[in-house]
Amino acid sequence: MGSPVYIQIHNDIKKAIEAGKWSVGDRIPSERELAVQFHVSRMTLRQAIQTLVEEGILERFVGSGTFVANQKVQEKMSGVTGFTDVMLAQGKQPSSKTVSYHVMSPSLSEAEKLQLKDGDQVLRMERVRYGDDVPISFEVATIPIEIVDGLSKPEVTDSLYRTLEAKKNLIPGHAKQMVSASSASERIAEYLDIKRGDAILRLRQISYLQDGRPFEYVRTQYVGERFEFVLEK
Amino acid sequence: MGSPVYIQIHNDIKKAIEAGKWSVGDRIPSERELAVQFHVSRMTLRQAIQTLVEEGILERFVGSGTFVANQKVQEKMSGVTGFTDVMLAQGKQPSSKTVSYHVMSPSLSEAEKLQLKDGDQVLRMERVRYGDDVPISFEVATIPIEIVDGLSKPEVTDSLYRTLEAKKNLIPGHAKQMVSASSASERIAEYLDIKRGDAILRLRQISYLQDGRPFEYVRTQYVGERFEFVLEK
DNA sequence: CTTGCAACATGGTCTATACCAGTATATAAT
DNA sequence: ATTATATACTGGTATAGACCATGTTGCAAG
Repeated sequence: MGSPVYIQIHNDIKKAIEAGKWSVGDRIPSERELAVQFHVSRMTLRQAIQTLVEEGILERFVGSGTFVANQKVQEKMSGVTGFTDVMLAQGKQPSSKTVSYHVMSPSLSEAEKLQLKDGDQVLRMERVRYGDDVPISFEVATIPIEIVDGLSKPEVTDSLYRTLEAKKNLIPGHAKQMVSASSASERIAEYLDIKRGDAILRLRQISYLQDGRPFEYVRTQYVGERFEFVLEK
Repeated sequence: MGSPVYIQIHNDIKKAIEAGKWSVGDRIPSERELAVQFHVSRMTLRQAIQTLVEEGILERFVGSGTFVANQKVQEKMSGVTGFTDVMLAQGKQPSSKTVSYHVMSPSLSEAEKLQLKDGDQVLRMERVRYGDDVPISFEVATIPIEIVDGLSKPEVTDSLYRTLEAKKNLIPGHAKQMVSASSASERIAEYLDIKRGDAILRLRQISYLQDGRPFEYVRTQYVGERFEFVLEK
């Protein structure tokens, strides 16, 4: 009802893709064409596309066009980050849903954290993690594209650390974590089945290889009421 | 050189903040004003602001303005250090107010965490901690009475760790920490100068001596917006 | 056939303007 | 002094155009 036009267009395009109007890899009409179809200005339509790009549903390439990106859901998750172990130790069944999974240009923040050069691409994936089917956390993981080059999607989502060591001889060294607390945004609240403003435990982690190169930047938002972080030092 | 104008403005504003032109909490000029100052359109300037918001450097509020976001106090949890050292390392003036300080019988939870025998007494103190006179945390510390036996109140409240080592040759070994997030209660909100329901980072820590005996149980509630843990592992 | 190049299409950036929905503040009424 | 109310200001959204660098494509020259 009161939502902005570009959100409505966002939803329209999303539904059209889900309905099979365009398949993975297809090029959708140009921004100028779509702007005419939806009776909006090109800038407004770009905002709609932008949100879909951020969700990983679309990919944009200058000069070529906008394409439907690889998406869809996954099962199970890696145990290396500790999530699975933590859940199992508490007698809970861990699971996860991959919300998005695609290659894109990094944000300024990501480029800085991962020490990327201009033009470097990254793989960004968003996941919701569950314990006994109750949403526990929402995480955004960003990995330089050359790290996961040649790996399949299951290899990346299910057991990244094991695969990196086995296939590329890349061994994780240290990690830097930043923990803070904040409130849930509307979008995150929906994913985690909580109310907007509810307490969120935020964890940002930069993982480095043994040679000191950063290879993963993960931002996790845990439901405050359902999660506790235990450290021994 | 080749970077877009809004990236250049992004960097200009970032540097200005780092140079102290605006401090945390300050309102920066409105988008319309800045657009004039930088000789760009408001839409272009908005893109620059947008990137800074995504980095967490700025916050926007409709009707109010754009503000320099709270750069959180970072606690490096590499060693068992006290609040004072952490604040000094961040260049902030630490201070604290002791709300209560009593010898009493422990709660069940405290007795369990501190492995107390029946009838053992504890010293329990509640403190509000400040950095540059801004409330950072509210903490409840519980210590077995025999640990602090013979120590003066300032020795306990001001520099417990140093005093224990100097006077009793008790050296902290490891610690177990549990981190979670919740919302501020009415009472805590008042102490910390925030609103009820605001995000709280909860830390429960059990500190052990080198011989394995627990000697301190601390429950701390940090203001989510003003505090961040940093872990290196 | 291949090569080189020009024309075109595409997303990226930018302008100048407009209106809206919240917020803050000064002002008027009580 | 307190409470409404009007007004100015803020960021959020939207428009209609423009130019750019890059990618694609078709056509001409070899």
